[in-house]
Amino acid sequence: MGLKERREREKQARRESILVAARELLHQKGINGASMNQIAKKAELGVATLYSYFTNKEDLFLVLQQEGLDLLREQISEALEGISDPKIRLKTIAFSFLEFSQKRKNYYYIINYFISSPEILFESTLKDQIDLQAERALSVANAVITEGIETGSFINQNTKRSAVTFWALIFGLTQFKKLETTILRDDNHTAIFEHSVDQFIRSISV
Amino acid sequence: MGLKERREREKQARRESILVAARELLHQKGINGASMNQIAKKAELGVATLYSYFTNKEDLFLVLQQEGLDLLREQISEALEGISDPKIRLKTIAFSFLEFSQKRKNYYYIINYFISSPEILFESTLKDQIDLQAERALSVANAVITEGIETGSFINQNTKRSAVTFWALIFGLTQFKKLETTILRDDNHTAIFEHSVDQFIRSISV
Amino acid sequence: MGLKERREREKQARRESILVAARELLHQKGINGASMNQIAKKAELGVATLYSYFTNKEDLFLVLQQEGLDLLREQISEALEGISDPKIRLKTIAFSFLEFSQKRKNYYYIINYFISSPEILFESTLKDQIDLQAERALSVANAVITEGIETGSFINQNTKRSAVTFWALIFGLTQFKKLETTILRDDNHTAIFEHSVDQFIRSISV
Amino acid sequence: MGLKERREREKQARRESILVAARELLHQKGINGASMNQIAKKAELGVATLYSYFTNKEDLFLVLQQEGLDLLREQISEALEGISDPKIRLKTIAFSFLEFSQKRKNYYYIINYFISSPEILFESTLKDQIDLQAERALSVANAVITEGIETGSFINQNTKRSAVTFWALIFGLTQFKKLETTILRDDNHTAIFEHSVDQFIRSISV
DNA sequence: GATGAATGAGCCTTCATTCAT
DNA sequence: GATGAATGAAGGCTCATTCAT
Repeated sequence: MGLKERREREKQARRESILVAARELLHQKGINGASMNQIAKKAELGVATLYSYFTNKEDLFLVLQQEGLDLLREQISEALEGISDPKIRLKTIAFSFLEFSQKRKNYYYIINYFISSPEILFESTLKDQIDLQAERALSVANAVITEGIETGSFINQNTKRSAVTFWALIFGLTQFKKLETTILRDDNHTAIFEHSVDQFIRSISV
Repeated sequence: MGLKERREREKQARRESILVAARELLHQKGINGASMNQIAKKAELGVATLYSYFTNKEDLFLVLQQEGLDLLREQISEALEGISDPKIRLKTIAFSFLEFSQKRKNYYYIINYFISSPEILFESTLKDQIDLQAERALSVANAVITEGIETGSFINQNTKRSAVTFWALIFGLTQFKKLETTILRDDNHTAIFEHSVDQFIRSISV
Repeated sequence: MGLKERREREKQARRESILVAARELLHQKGINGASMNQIAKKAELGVATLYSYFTNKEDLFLVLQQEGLDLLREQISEALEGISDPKIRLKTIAFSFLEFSQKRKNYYYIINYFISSPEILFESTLKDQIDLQAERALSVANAVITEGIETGSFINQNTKRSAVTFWALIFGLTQFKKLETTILRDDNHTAIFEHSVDQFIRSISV
Repeated sequence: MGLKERREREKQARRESILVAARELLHQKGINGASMNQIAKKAELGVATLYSYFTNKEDLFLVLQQEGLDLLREQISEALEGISDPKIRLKTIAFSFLEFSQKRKNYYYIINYFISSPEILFESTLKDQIDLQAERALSVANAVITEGIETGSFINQNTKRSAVTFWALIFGLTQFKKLETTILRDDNHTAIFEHSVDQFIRSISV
C-alpha cells in the first residue's frame, strides 16, 4: 500500500517536472522553441517518457493551459477575498487578468495560443476541453455580476451577455498591451485599461 | 510596349496568387501549416519563385497582413458611405469588422495572427510595420468619435482611449465568435455582439 | 552488463559507418558533394541520426580530419619502428605520407581539404582544432631532426624551420602526384619524389 | 567593319566585367559565396547573359584561373627583369609567388582550388587545360634552372625534377602561411619561407 | 544577343513521434 | 515503467541552370 502510494507520488512528481520544464521553455523560447526533445532534456527524462504521461505535444500543452487557467482562477479568487462591492470585485477581476498576463507570461501565451488559433486546428475533443475551461473562466464574472444585480448595484439585464462583454473587453485590451511602445506610446496602457474597465462597469451600473 | 505591360500584369497576378495561397493555408492549417513550401505547392509555383517576389517568409506575411488591413479599411469606408450619425457610424464599423471576420476569414485570420502573436516572434522592423498598420486602423474609429464629440453626440473625453476601448471590445467579441457552438449556444453571437456595441456607444454618448 | 557493452559497441560502429560514408563521399564528390543528406543516405541512416552523433556538419568534418591524422601518425610510427638512422627515418616519414595519400585516399583527401581551404571557411574553434592536429604532425618530423642533430647526422640549425620545410616539400610533391599522367608523364612521380626528398635530406646533413 | 569591331569590343568588355565581378565576389565571400546570380547582379547583367559567355560556372572559374596564372606569370616576368644571376632569379620567382598569394588572394584561392581538388572532380578536357597552365608555370622555373646550369651556377642534374621540387616547395610553404598565427606564431613566416628557398637553391648550386 | 523570371533539387537542421530493450 | 536511439518529413532558403521573349 505504502509502496503503491509512493509510486503514485513519484509519477505525479515526474509529471509535474515535465510541466515545469515545458512552462519554462515556453517562456524562454516561445511556443515554437518548446520542443518535446528540449522539454525532455530540461526535465532530465527520456523523450519517450513524455509520451507515457501525455498523448502528444498538443495534449501536454492543453494540460499546461488548464494549469494556467486554474492558476488564473486561483489568483482571481485570492484577489477577490475580503472585497464585497460588486463593482470593485469586477474591477479586481480585470486587473488580476492584466497582472496575470504580465507576471505569468508563459501561461498567458499558451492560453492565448488556444484562444487565438483558428477553430479548425483542434479536434472536437480538445476543443470541448478548451471551451469547458473558458466556461469556467466566464462563470467567475457571471457570478459577480449576478451578485451585483441582486444587491442592486448593477442594472438587471442579461448577465451572461454582460460577462461576455466584460471578458471580450479585457481580453482585447490585454492584447493591446504590446502596442504600448508604439501606437500607445503617448499614453499609459494601464491607465487606458483602467479607464475602459471603469467605463464598462459604469455602463452596467444602476 | 504592350508586351511590357502584359508582363507586368502577369507578375502582379502571380504575386497575388502567392498571397492567395498563403492566406488560404494560413487560415486552414494555422501558422505552422503555412510553410513556404506548402504555399508554393498550393500556388503551383516553385519555392524559389516565392523568393523572387518576397524577400523572405516574414516579408510575405507582412504584405499579407497589409493587404488584409487595406481591404478591411476599404470595406469599412464603403459601409460608412452615406451615414452621418456618429453613433450609427461607430456601430457600422463594428459590424463591418464582424462581417469581415466571417466573409473574409482568410484575411481576418492573418490579421488576428499578427495581433495575437507574442511580441518575441517578430523582429522590430516587422513589428513596426504592423503597428503602423494598426495605427491606421485605429484612426478610423478615432475620427468618428471626434466627429461625434464635435457634433455633440458623444461626451467630450479622451478620444484615443475611447477608440482603443472600442477596438479592444470588438476584437475580443469577434474572437469569441468561435464559442458560439459551445459556451454561447444558448444565445446568438450576433445578438451579443450588437448588445455589447450598443452598450459601449451608449456609454460614451451624452 | 554485456548488453550495455554491446550497445556501446553498436553505437561506435554506427558512428564509424557515418565517418566512412562521409570520407568516401568527400573523396568521390568533393566537399560540395558531401552533404549531410548524402552522407546519411550512403550510411543507410536517417539524416537526423547523424545529428545525434555529431553536433553539426563542421563537427563531423573535424572528427573526420582528426581520425585521418591519427591514422597517418600511426602509420608513420609503425613505419619508423626499428629504424634508427635519422636520415632514413626522415625518408621513411616522407614515403609513409606518400603511401598514405595513395592507399588511404579518402583520409588523405579530407586532410588535404582542410589544409587547402582558404582560412575564411572555418570558424576559429574549428581552425584551432585543426591547427592543434597539424602541430602534432609537425612534431614528428621535428623530433627526428632533433635526434639527427644530436647524433651528429644533421647540421645544427633551426629545427622547426627544417621540419616546416620538410612538410611543405612533401605536401607539395604529393599534390603534384595528380600531374603524373600529364605534365610529368615523361618521368616517374615516385622517382621525382624520392629525388626531392633525398636532396632535402642531403641539404640538412653535415 | 568598324561596326563589327565595336561589337567585338563590347563583347569583350562585357565578358571582362563578368570576370571582374566574379573575382571580386570570390575574394569577398569565398568560393561558395560567389554564385552565378550574385555575379550577374554585381556585373549588372542578366544571369542568362553569363551563360552566353561561359558554358557554366566551372568554365567561368577556369577562365578566372587562367587569368590568374597569366597575371602570375606576368608578375614573375616583371620581377625578373634586370636580374641575371640564376640564383637570385629563382629566389625572385619564389617571392613573386608568395607575394601573389597575398596581394592577389582572390586569384590565388581559385588557382589553389583547382590544384587542390581531387582529380575526379574535373572532366578530362578541363583537366587538360588546367595541366596546360601548370606546365607553363613550371616552364618558367625550368628555364631559369637551365640557364643556371649553362652558366655554371647550378649542378648539372635533371632540370625538370628540380623545377618540380622547387614548385612543390614554394607551393607547400605558401599553404602554410595560414598557420602563421597559430603553429608558427613563434617565428616569422616570411623568414621561414626565405630560409627554405635559400636552402633549396644552395642544394642545387655548385 | 540579352534577359529576367522560373524552377527542382538540394542545402543544413529540427521536429514529433516510435520502438526495442 | 522508463528510455535513448532512430527517423522521415518538413522547415526556410539558395543554387546553377533554362527558356520564352
